[in-house]
Order: sequence, then C-alpha cells, then structure tokens
Amino acid sequence: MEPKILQKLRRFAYLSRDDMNDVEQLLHHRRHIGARTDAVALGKISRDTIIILGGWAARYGLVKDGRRQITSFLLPGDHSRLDNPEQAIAAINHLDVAFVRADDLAALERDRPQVGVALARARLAEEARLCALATSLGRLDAEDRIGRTLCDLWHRADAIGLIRDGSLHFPLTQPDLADYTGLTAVHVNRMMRRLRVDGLAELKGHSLVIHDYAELAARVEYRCTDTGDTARS
Amino acid sequence: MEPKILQKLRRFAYLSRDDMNDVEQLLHHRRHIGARTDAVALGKISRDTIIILGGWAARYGLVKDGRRQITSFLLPGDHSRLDNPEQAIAAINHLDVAFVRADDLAALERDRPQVGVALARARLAEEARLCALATSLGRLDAEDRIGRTLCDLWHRADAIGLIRDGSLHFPLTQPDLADYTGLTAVHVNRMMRRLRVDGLAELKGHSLVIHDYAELAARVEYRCTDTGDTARS
DNA sequence: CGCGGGATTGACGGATCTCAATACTGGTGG
DNA sequence: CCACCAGTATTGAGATCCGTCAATCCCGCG
Repeated sequence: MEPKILQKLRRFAYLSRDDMNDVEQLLHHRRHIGARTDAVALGKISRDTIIILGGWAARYGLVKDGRRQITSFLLPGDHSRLDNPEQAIAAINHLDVAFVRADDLAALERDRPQVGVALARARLAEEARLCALATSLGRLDAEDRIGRTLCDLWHRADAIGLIRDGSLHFPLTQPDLADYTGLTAVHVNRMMRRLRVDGLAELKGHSLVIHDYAELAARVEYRCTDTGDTARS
Repeated sequence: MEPKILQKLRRFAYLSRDDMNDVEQLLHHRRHIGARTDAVALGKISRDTIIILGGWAARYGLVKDGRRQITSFLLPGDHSRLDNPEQAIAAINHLDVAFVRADDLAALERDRPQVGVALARARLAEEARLCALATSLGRLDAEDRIGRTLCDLWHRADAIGLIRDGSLHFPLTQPDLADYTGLTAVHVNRMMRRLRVDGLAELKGHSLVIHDYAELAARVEYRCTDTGDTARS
C-alpha cells in the first residue's frame, strides 16, 4: 500500500510521480521499534528527522518525579525533527519508522519544490497544534481538553484513512491521554465516562468511536487547524 | 545602536559585515504600534514575518469567555511568522517592528547562508520554548511555572543586553504573566510574594530583580534551551 | 492460572480559582 | 497643580476542580 507519508503530503500539495518516488527513496533507512520503548532517547540531539511509517508514537518531555508531558502524538505519515534534547520519542504500539538525514531532506526539498511545500505545510500544522495544546493546557478545563484531543486525533486519523465503519483503532491508553492533556489517568477516566453517558464518544477495548463528531466538536469548541485540501499551486 | 536582531543573530552564527548589511536592508518596512494594541489581529494569515525592533510583544490565542493564553513573549530581536490565524500579536508596551515578506526572507537565507543558520537556530530555540511551555502548563505547579518564566525572560533579556545594574526594565504586568503561565493574576501575585519573601526575585514598579539567578534556576529546575554561543561554523 | 497494567469508581485533600475589599500608580483633564 | 480614574498590586475567605489514595474489576499474556 502507498506509504502514509505520501497520502499525507498529497493532501498538502500536488505531487508528481517523480516527487513521490524521490520521497520513497528517502525511506530506506528503516527501523522497527517495540511497543512502549523509546525510538529516540532523552538527551539525544541530531539533525535527522524521524518519519512514522506505521504505528503511533508520542514526543514527550519529563519533569521532576518522572511526571511526563506529551507534546505531540505522531501518527503514520507524521514526522518530527530530532533537534531538541529535552524531547524523546516513545512508541505507543509497535512502530515502523524511517530516519532521514537533514542534508538528504534539504536536498529533496530543494530538488522537489512541491515536496518542500507539502513538508512546510505539515510543519505549520504541527506548530499550530503545539500552540493549541499550550492554549488548552493553560486555559481550558478537563472536559474541553479531552474532547479537543479526541477530535484532533479523529480528524487526523480520518485524513490518512484509519477510520473504518465509524471506528478507529486507538492504541493510546488513558495514562497516555493524561500525559497529553496534563491530567491524571483517574480524571481522564471520569471525563471519558461523562462523554460516554452523554453519547458523544466511547472508548472500548482499543477502539474509539465518536458517535457525533460535529456535536462533540461544537461542545468543546474544537476547530481543526490544518489547511489540508489537495492544494492548488 | 546596532539593531537587537543583529545582536541576537550573531549569538547563533558568525555574520560578516555584508551579512549584517543585508539583514538591515530587510528592515525598511517599519511600523510603530501603540502599547496594549494588536500588531497583528486574530484571524489574519500572512506569509510574512514580524521582527521586533524595540519593545515587548506577546503572541496569544483566545478561548471562550475571552480567556487568553500567551504562547510566546517576543523581545527585541525576536521574530515570528504570521501564518497561524488562531494567534494574534499584541504590543505589551510601545513597540517598533518590521514586517518582512516571506519571499524576501527566503531570498536572504539563500544568498546569506550564515543568516539562514542563525535564523534556523533562533526558530529551533523558539520551538523548544513552546515545548517547554506546554510541559510547564501540563505538569508543573504555579511556583515552578512562574520561576521558570522569570528565569527564561531574564536569560533572554541578558543575551541582548537589557540587564543594567542587576535590574531589568520589565513591562509585563501580573495579568500578562498569568496569561502565559495559565494562572490567574491573583495567584501570580501570591507566587511573586513567595519568591520575594524568600529573597529570590522581586518585581517593583516596572523593574525585575533576580537576586540569585542560580538559586532560583535550581529551585524551579530551569534549564535554558538555546544553543547560543557565538557559533563556530 | 497467576500476574501486571489498564479501567473504573468512591472518599478525601489540596492547589488554584472566584469573589471581594483596599491600596497604589501613572496618566488625563480641568 | 491637583483631582480623578482606570488599571494594577495586594491580601483574605470561601468554593471548586482536580489530584491522591485506595479498592475492585477486567483483560492479555506468560
């Protein structure tokens, strides 16, 4: 199947067959990471970029007591630069990744302008998501933080075709969601129950169902950030 | 006097006289913004970059009830892209800025590689700061958030020569600090009192004094993020 | 079959918010 | 020059959201 990275980039800019081939050429330095282990350790600095081919990952930092703050969930097709030593990347479930040298990526962006445009837009969406996370953590209550997180993940998963029959295979645990929303696992559970009894969203086993996305999004005032329509330029 | 933008960029990479001249050439589209008004309104998208020449600014987003979350303080020499419609930029005090076209900036980075390196490092530090903010908001208590914010601003102000006689002219109000740290102005005040009675930091009038930076940084486990030494490449 | 992590729920405590009152400060207009 | 005023700083008392602790249940896995 077409790698998710291509499916994602094509939502941001038109790619020719040559563009796509050159992107795929970059992905030969692959690695498999076991579930619940670090793909990139804390303290590492590198100019490389990690690209998620399959599975979910989380970029996170630690503070005293070992408390963890996830700053970004990485889904298939997502990528992240590895130049921040305070941030590590952990596999949520079994993970397939590629590591790309900064020079190779820069060369590709130079030689394939449309790929450069797509990557720039992906980075823009990622930065907007980080601003939105800070705003949520600082100024929203627990229900809104959880609701927005679910909407965001649902929307991103939908964009890469991960939603089947109105259901999403969802490898995150409630402790994971707690580390992203700045809450405790106990309180995440309470909020999930509230959404469940209100018929908005349900998490059973490892699958997520949002019964009425529009209603949930309206209730928590979620607005999606990415500008992703197959671009025109 | 040398613009702060040059003083800042030279901490990230060596710039020749020609490099510096070309940077200054970009700054002719200047504007003055009155205190407590928006330099860039919410909802605006642009591919331009704003560069702070003098004064302090805040990038922020709003949520319901008009609650505000500041995602970044911009000091003289700092810059920010304007491509996120959910984020506005407000002048804290009287502000002098320059707006630079994306194309002009891209051309400069291409023609002046050292300027490109410096700008990339500045952006890297900015993104690291955003991750650190999210981590603070999600996982640290009020005292640590305030303490780290003061250390960060102190360190950045020092880097551009804003600290005189161990004191920093500090235009932020306690409501501003509250909007950055995700607290209320009342609680910011309580934390500032605690730091004051412990002899660590003091905010009187519009000036900040950190009596023992090392001790404050240790107490709140602040680690500065930027890689700024005058670079060697 | 036992074990460990996750999910779920209740009771209690605490950090932070809200409301409220007072003092201070810089700027404005008479 | 002074009175005024809005925004800010400061402090206290009570309310609330969320965390902590603890128990139970469930499930996948060795």
